[in-house]
Amino acid sequence: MARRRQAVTIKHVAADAGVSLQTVSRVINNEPNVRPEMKNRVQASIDKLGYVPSIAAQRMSGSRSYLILAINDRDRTIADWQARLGTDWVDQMLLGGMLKCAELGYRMIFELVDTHSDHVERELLGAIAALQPDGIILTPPHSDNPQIVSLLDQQNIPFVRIGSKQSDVGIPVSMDDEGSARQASRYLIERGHHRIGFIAGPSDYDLSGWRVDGWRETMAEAGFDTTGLLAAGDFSYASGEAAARSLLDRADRPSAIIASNDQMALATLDVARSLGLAVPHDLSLISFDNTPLVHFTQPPLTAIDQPIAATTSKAVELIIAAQNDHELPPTLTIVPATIIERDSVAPPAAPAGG
Amino acid sequence: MARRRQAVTIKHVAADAGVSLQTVSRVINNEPNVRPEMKNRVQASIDKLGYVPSIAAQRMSGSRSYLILAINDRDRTIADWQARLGTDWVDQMLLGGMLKCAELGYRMIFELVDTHSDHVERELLGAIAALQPDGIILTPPHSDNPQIVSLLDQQNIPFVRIGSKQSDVGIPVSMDDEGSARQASRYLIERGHHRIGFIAGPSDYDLSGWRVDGWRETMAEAGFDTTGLLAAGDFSYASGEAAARSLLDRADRPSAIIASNDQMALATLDVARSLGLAVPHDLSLISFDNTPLVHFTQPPLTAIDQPIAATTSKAVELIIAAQNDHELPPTLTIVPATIIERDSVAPPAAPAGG
DNA sequence: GTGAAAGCGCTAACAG
DNA sequence: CTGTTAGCGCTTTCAC
Repeated sequence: MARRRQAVTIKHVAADAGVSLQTVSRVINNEPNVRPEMKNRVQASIDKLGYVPSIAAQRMSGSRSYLILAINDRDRTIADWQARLGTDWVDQMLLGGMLKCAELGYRMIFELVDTHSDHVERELLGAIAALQPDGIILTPPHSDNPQIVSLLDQQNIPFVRIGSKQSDVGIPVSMDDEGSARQASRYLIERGHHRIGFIAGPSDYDLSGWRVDGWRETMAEAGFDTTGLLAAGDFSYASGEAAARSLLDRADRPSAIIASNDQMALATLDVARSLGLAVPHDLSLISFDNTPLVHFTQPPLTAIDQPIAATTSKAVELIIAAQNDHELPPTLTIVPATIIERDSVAPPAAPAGG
Repeated sequence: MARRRQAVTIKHVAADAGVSLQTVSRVINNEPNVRPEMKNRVQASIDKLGYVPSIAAQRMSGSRSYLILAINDRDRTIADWQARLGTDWVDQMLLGGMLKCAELGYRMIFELVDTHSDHVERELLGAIAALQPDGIILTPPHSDNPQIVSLLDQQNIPFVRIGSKQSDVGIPVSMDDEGSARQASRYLIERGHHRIGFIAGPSDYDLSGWRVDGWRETMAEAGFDTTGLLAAGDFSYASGEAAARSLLDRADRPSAIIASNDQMALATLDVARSLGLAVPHDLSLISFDNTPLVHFTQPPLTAIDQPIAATTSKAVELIIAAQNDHELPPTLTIVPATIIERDSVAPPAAPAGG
């Protein structure tokens, strides 16, 4: 394979425009101190020759790499991909992240990093050394991994912590988990429910707790008791099954359940069916995430849509801003979530408080 | 933001090991002509310092970039991401491609390119100039786009054409569409069907034709007529609906249907239901792709599993081999597909030839 | 405002 | 077998 060199380099452009390399560089980087006339001349040559700067060379000379690294947990991501159950977290990240990157002249690179490994540090530093990204996007559970977070802080590289509220280091961006849980709870209360069960996610995700908080507070504000209405899962179908059973297999079962993700909602649906409970007539159900499966269940699920694409898009913006402003934004950014109405919610069969 | 430089460079390693840069470079690249003793000493320093070569610098010096670019059609990919219907083509590509890349010391970068745009050339050359990838993976319909293919050929950069059988330029890798269709047809014939309908994909995908061929030939070999049993869709639900209706809305309707993708199979399922036909009792159904939705339909669909991950993995291997051997493999690589049995196939209700 | 020089981290080509 | 030299394409000084 013949050695491939850059087809058209900054030199060619400079020669074509009859200016120095430096001037071309200034035009590329939109720097001041270039006369408009000169700028136009250079730009014309760039267009004519189809010149695109080499990221490698740009990075080499100590400037930016125009690369943003998005990192997911290796094991969970691969497990999701292999299960082929439609979890589209990665796709939504790419949707939001790649498009925003493209818009701003950057590129997004997606990588997997093992959280539990002894060599997180090795893996992460390796990726950074190899790629030299201008910024990094962390997702749960990495976002709150102290080892990862402090490592990145030392590297002095802008990074966003999606699903984190801690603003000690890095840029926290959260999807309003608490607000979403409140929204779901209120939605059910407005329709007459007062015994609303909640299936929580695993405690190693901070957002699990926030969602529980939102539900618990909303219930308290409405004056409803939550005793015996909380069950914990780990986001898996099996755990959702167990949780749903513990909630539904009793006399004073809830008339509605909020599940912290779609898999557990699906499990709840199946448990309800096995118990002879019709959804939504006998049991209303709201799920979190709004992954593809909500379209295919019977009935389709009313769900809180996790704005993953919007959040990743925002993360990219924040990183690039941080890079330019030489300073991190001060406060936590919260991306609002919405509830998507489908057919799994109805008023309770035996209205309460009667 | 302070200028970030490579924390530990080849210089540090060389100094630490007390050798020249070149020797370190040789060790990194696993080149011959290094005494084992020396190699160990250098490797020890590399490990001790946690050195990872900068791909930017590696690329700069005219060698490899250790980057492989996977390219998908922009419009269709974004549409799939936004629809959130569980199409996991991209995920499967990443699964197969990223893992194989990691294994071989490469990195995969995923990009979107617009097929229909007047500036395909611009976009593609831009990505190549910016990233300087060592190889490119094309997917349908790009794989057979003459403009793209000849462009890449001129660039003298190894590229795989997934879903293509043309071996004029580039490396063709196909998923055995014809064989899969044969397999599905035989599967149904063995269970007693002889009126087997086929819903084809759009003609701008070559694989649409291959699938039809596999079905038609298998039917012919078995001595069954295919007149009136072929309908064409475009992979969309709506087109599948129309195709299914044209097939089922007649007296001599087929007892089984093979749909060229899952969305059209789903549509067929719905049309059957609306016509009062039970699947699989009154109508057997086999779909192509095996995307997540096949788990969630009622009944779950028996499907041809498109080995996207395995194919992408193979594509990575072929590109790296082409790079090392300075030569392209001579023949078309075919990755076999398998049929996943679920609950949408049964013997025909009124056995044939009775 | 613009240009010339130096160097980023690495490898190719050549010496020894 | 190992070391030295000269760039890769670009940006950063620093002159003018």
